[in-house]
Amino acid sequence: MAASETRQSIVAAADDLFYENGFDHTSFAQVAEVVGISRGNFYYHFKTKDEILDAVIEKRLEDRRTMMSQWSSSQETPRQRVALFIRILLTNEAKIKAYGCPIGTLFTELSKLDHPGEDSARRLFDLFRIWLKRQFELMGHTRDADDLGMHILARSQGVATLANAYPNEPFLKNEVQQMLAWLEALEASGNT
Amino acid sequence: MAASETRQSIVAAADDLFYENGFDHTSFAQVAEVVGISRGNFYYHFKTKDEILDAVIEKRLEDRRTMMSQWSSSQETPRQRVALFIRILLTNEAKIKAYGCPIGTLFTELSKLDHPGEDSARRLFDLFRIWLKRQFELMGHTRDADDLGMHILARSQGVATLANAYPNEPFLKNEVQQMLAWLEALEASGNT
DNA sequence: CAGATTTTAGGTCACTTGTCCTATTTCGGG
DNA sequence: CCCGAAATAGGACAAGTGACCTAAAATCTG
Repeated sequence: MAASETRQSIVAAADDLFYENGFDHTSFAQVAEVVGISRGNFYYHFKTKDEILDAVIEKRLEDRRTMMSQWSSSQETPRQRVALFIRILLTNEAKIKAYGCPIGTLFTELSKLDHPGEDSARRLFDLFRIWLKRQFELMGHTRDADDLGMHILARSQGVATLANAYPNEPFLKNEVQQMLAWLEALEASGNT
Repeated sequence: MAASETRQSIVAAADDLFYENGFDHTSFAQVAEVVGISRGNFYYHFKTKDEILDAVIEKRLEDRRTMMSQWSSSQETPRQRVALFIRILLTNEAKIKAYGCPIGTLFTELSKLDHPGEDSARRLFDLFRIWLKRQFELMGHTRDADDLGMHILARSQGVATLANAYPNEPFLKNEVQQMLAWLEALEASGNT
């Protein structure tokens, strides 16, 4: 198989395993087994574990970038786009209840490990933060656009964490509704 | 030294290390070194790593219980007590910015590790959840007391996560103010 | 088809981990 | 003071880890 394809398979498998079991707790052997290659071959594609982490973060950045592009083309108003962001919680409900937020949990882990990849992981937050800020600016909230973005980002994080702790409750759906209501009320009070 | 004192020292050191570096990433050797005892002695007090985890969670539960008792005796109204809960974020601002929420990050990690201690860790959430529910009931929000408790719990979690990601910003203080304002507005709309 | 390059497999290495054992030291009660 | 129990120290062990190496296989190129 071409090297790039194998590489993609590895990154995809590592992405899942890092999400489901954590970065530190995922071993070379596990990833190799999922991909169906030997540990030796693994080293041909990635020399260190940190290299895989970088590749996984890069993939996650790219995936989110394309997702946001689709949002931009499918939805007319910035409010509708922010609503799409909020609704990720519903779109990925099952996985979030099982493993939490892929961005938040990764950052939290790397932060605790004092891992150099912490900065790259923060860029995942930045991606949404800046995008959200832009949407709120377009909604007329130029002054506090960043605060609003951070606010909704934080709410999403908290909902993901507690939905992970209490998966068998309507909590997630309730909170999404509240966030959408908050967004609508915000629209009405726009033009700052 | 008496066994119980050494045991306490071990649990206290493990509590800190689990918080700062994570449970999985903290080794017997590290804890022993902090406490100043040998690895062999360690095994005399705790036979497995899971036993230490249980003891740490038990200690955290106990610490929070006493904290909430003090809140109950120092503050008259339930609203003031909930305000104290919200203000933990400010009280522990430095540690939260450095390591996140000790309860949330522990649960998240154990969840990812598929560790049996996940259930015990959830009881830490339960402790606050039930206490908050009671306060909202006392405020007259009998019908949606649990939802309100979960809401403020989730907000706190989200704020802690993002404060950890962006420690050099006024974000945490801003959000605490917003949560307190939310609480005050809620009081006005009470008597459900 | 033949040779060179890419890709893969499997084994080795040093290190760390949790667990466990045994010998020694410390300490409290008779 | 002395002895038995409590507490400690230090090492041993198997298992798993990331990292690394070399030889074989697969693939591509001329």
